Amino acid sequence: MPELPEVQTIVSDLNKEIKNLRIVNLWLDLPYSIDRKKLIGSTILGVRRRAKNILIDLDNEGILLIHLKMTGKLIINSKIKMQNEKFRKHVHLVFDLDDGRELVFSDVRKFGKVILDSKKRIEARLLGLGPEPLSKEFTFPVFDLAIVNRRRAIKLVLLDQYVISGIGNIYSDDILWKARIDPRKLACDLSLKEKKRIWSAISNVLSRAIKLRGSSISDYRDFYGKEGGYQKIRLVYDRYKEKCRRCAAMILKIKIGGRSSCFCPGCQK
DNA sequence: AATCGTTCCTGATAGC
DNA sequence: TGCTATCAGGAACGAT
Repeated sequence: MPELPEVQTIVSDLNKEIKNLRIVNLWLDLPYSIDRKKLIGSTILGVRRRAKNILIDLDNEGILLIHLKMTGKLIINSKIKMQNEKFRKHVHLVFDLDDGRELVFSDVRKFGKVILDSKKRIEARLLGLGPEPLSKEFTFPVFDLAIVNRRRAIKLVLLDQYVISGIGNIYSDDILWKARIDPRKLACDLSLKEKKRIWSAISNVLSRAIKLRGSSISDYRDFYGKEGGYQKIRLVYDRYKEKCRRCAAMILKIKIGGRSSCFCPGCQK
């Protein structure tokens, strides 16, 4: 499930690989909101990330917004990949580029979103999103203000893109383990010290994950089809019934607001 | 205004 | 072995 580190990895590689290329054709088999006439012939100026959205800036004042949701993948075409029947089955979009390669979007569960719209309208859609946790603007007071008085489990607050952007289920679990906080604890009940621990765990965990090119726990793959490395060193996510890396208690899995949540009952208070 | 539950979809796997 | 039920997940949406 692509979260900030996975999306950032893909965006960095897209910038290396497809910048300044022209889109010369489009194939799709799901009703994505893309006007062919506006897309074909446009040139890619660059690729950015906002929250978990991939934004491809085009030279015609348009932006292609791609949200991978759970199983969306963006892959640069390789003949080997496309000959693989299992992979081809879930390909729903193919952008032909003017260097002869193809930018391929596949999505097993079909939750992914791909929209072409004007710069103005795409940016308007993204307006309410919370601050970027790895930006300079994400100081402790900014974080504190975003979560203060919220009568919700801190786990759910961290997952809310309109509070802080980019964190999903894997990294919210790991952040709270690192900060030694029970995920069920209400945000409004956290002490200043606890909030500071969470704030510093956010940048620590996310930047470590970016260095390792994300987590391939279920089916995330990068732009080249390769796995990330964070899953090997993950702190608590999906370690249900295993021993805590810190206190050796058994990791529990519970539901919080419909989300599965792994934590250590021994050292997360 | 903030929070909660439901929904979309498919493949993997747990349980019988 | 083979079937069915459950689970996984982000975020839009409607209800409270």
